[in-house]
Amino acid sequence: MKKPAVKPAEATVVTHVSDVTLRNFMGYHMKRAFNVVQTDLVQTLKPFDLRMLTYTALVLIVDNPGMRQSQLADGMDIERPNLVVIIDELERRELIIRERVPTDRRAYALKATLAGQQLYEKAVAAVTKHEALLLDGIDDATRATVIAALKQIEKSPRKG
Amino acid sequence: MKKPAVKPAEATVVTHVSDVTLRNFMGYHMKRAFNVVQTDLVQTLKPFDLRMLTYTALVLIVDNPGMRQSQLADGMDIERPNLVVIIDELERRELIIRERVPTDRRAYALKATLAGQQLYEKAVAAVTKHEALLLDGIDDATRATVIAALKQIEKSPRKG
DNA sequence: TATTGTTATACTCTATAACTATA
DNA sequence: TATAGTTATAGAGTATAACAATA
Repeated sequence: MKKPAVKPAEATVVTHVSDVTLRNFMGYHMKRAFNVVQTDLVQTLKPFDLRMLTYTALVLIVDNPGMRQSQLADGMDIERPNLVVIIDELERRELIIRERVPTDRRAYALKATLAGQQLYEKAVAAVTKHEALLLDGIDDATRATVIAALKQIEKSPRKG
Repeated sequence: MKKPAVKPAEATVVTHVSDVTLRNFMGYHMKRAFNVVQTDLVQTLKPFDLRMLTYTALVLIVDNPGMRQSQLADGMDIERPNLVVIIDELERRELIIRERVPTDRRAYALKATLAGQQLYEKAVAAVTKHEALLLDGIDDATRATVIAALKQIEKSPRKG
């Protein structure tokens, strides 16, 4: 990809920003698109006082009652230390409980409280609705293709 | 999406983590996939002492000699204040220069140095190669579909 | 020895308000 | 007044090392 030498010292005026080199760079588009989704999600979850991470944790715990923190960290694709404050927050708000596992006293079984399950219902409905708006204009087949591709990238050998 | 009540107090053992509620949640998959791409990119760019942000800035400056910082921030989809340290770093390493614009002495025209252009060539080649590995197994049509979808999400009304 | 959860810590990215110098 | 770039700052996400309790 040859670049012409920088023009002589007259005033160069850029009227339109070219992203030709980045145009096929998946990481670039993923970052930009994710920023949009993330910003929208923050707004959507604000009424429930949840962030993407606390929302994801709550959903996984409701769907998997009794799961361990290490399993949850794995499922959320974050490091164990970073999960602790998330669980702390959900527990403090009495949305989940940490229950000692009798058969392995190192571990906690995570379970949602009734309040946690109720918040889950409302938050999931809101997120589903908002995401539908965000993806409006992208047909179902395309969405499925995109999700399948993203899942494949997730599972890339470099990952783990 | 009804959930059965939490099971009685016997030890619940989770052997497989269900993400059924998150399965069609685009944000979830975008985050996970982006994390993989981002981690890979960090490694790819390490030999050049670049991060995703410094790489993106360098590429856009080489492609758009003379562009302003505000244009670059726009193109990178970040806030102007956050761009300053990025430009500082690239300038300190003599990969780009800030050139005062005679016709508007508030603004800088950003230009890559020869060293900047040379680093650009090498880094772009490395990123292209690495991304090809990461996307191996995803055919060209699917890639185009994914990028088109991501670009559409980028342009979502909530964004700009 | 290895694993679960934890603490402490550091780095990066993101977002906002307020300043300066120019226009 | 408004704009380009800047400073300061705060919040959030991510990553690693090291520890106590338990297996």
